[in-house]
Amino acid sequence: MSTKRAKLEQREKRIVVAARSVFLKHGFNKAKMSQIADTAELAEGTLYLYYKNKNAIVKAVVADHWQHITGEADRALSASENSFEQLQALAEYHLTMMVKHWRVIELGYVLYYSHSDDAGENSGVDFKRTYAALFDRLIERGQDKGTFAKDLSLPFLRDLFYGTLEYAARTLILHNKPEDIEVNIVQLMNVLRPHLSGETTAQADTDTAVLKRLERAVRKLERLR
Amino acid sequence: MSTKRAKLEQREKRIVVAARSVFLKHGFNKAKMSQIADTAELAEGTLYLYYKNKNAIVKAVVADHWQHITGEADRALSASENSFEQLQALAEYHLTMMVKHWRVIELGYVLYYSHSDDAGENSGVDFKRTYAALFDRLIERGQDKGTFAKDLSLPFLRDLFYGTLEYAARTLILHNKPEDIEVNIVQLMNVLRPHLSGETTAQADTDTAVLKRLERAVRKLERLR
DNA sequence: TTTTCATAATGAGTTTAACTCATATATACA
DNA sequence: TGTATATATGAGTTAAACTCATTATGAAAA
Repeated sequence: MSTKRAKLEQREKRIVVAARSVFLKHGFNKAKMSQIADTAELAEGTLYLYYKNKNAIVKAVVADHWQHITGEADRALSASENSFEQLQALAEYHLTMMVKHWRVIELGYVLYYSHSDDAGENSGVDFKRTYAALFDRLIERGQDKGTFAKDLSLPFLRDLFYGTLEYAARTLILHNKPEDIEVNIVQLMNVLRPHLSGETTAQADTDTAVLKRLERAVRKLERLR
Repeated sequence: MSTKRAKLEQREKRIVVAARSVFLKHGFNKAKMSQIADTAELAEGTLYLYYKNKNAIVKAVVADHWQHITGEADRALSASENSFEQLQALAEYHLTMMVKHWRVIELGYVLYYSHSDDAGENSGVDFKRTYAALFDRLIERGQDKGTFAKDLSLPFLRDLFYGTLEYAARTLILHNKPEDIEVNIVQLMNVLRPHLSGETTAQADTDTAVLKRLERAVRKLERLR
């Protein structure tokens, strides 16, 4: 029994591996089912015994990638206990990964934007969920430890974090400057640091406090003359 | 002669209008050339006299949208002279537009991720260029006026700005909460403000140093009476 | 007004590639 | 070894983008 199931899973895996190489080489639209079949050394019809259609195959390829990536990112985090350092490590890992595996990320978007009604169960972005959850957990831990402010909006921060990094990845790829990854990370952290530690409002408070205190003192001095 | 050219342009326009409605209703993949032809009241073959292929038609639809959008955004900016207010207005306009016209934005991505070699001249993201340039100009003006710090990285800021807003738009659409647009804008501005005006950690340090020094001086004066 | 010519429109026909299904082969089990 | 069940095959079907030989249109010449 275990042999049978193992055999099936092995063949599924083989299709996914073949599909990835073909998709990466040609992109979704130009990748032909016949090529995938050839690469996997199977007949074209056999593919349809394992996956409903072409979309289902990319979905498997992309899901596989995000799952792998989640494991790696999790390990990258455990290198430090400090929440800021963890955040920086996640940002660094994420941006590096995006630049390196951009073609796979793209496949995910093709899937997402194809609006295939067959999608049914999951719409094709679910893999990202567990991955994105790493960020949420990190922030919440930081809040529990008192490193991060309590009044942060998690959804907004998540959008800021991943949105910025994705656009940064696109820019880096467009200008072919993978060496600028570090620069981007430093800047992102500079933007986030004061916000996360709640300095902004606190800072504004001290500013007005300084001003009021100064005004009082000056008025007193003027009266004394 | 002007009549002839006008007639051709009018027909191009008619195709684009028909195509937009069909694409918006069904999405790129499920939109059929035959439907577009029907809607435009033309034969299918006629479409190909005006546009090379399906991709060329979406490209026209998307280009049309970004051009329109650029005009509107520019007008939204001219309401204020203050750089921070202009930035906020742009963010607000952009996010509102993204949420409202998400389907058109999506069409742009389908085009972008299709990797059609026929793309030739422009890769399909060029429309965005002039639009994104509004942001660059705004920042540079702010720097000239001394409102914004000089040592900002424009590419990074641009990625942060548009990346965050796009992800925020996705989140708003996903949870169907268009009323949260304002909340997102306020938060983005809170993050950007200190960074743009150059209030780095060093700044915060000097602030508290000033406060302490001032407190000492004032106490001394008060003791003197 | 009629003829001519160039330009534009048409839709039946071609092509391509995803997907199906009747048939063939392998595998497990008695 | 024989039979039943599961798995694999690839020729055949289908759908939709795109082509092209034919037809319509409309402006200028006769």
